Amino acid sequence: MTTYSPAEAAEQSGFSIDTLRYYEREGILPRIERTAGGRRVYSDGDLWMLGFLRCLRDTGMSIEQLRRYGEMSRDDNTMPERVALLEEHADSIRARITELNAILTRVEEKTDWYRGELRRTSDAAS
Amino acid sequence: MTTYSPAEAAEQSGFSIDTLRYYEREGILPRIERTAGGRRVYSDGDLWMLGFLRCLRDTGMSIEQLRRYGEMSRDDNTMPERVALLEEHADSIRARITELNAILTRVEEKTDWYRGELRRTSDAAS
DNA sequence: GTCGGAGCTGGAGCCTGCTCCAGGTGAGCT
DNA sequence: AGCTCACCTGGAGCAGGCTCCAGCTCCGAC
Repeated sequence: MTTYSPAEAAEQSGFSIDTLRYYEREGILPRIERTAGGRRVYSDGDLWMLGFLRCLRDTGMSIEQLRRYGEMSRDDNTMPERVALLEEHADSIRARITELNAILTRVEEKTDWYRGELRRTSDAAS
Repeated sequence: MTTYSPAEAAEQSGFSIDTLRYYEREGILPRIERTAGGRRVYSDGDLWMLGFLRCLRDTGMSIEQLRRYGEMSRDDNTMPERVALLEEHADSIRARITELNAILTRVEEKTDWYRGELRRTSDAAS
């Protein structure tokens, strides 16, 4: 079972070392294993969790919710709650995609309108 | 031509009154017309702009970029730049949608996995 | 004419989510 | 033994984007 230094964990997860420590302090991550000398040693499981947390974070889940999810992940009896939380989050992602598509259309329309204006004014000039 | 009080402009645009003032100070909005007594009077054009700014803001455009867009909007010669800015922004929206879809799939997979686990454990218990 | 509510200004404050020290320790090389 | 360098802790600081406040003014209704 592979292990990872803080630098490797940061590299692979895309979080900074400081952020990893911050997440641990906040209870988003469990207490990470340490060497005899006190250095953190991340496991494959930790890296997996980090990968998933990154997905959640990148889709706008707040630190507070991340903390709830992290805490629940340490208790096997909370799977139904975790499912509920993830479903709610999936809904919010879907809603966001819908919203982005609507706005994208509007931005494209505006851009087209600008282009029309530009054509008009250059035609008038010629 | 209809005009709007600050409260109405806020209501219709979805920005707070404080935010409207802040945007004006930042140069995102033009200097808004005033009554003799110094109160702001928003025009239809202002409301239109606000609606579009809301789209840009809601799709993650920074205040700094909003300011650039706002400034350009006061100079007719900047249409090509505005088109460029909006196209770049449209690209970022498209990229974001792609990213969200990918993550959504992953979240759904995870949820399905949890559900599988839950079924397994409840089966084992029975 | 006075009362109450909406608005004005300039500036301070706040929340989120990191990010950056200072001062000290563990560990592999030479 | 001595270097170097990644890491440790606790706590301060920061950037973005508002949000709130004090103290004052305007103005429509009564």
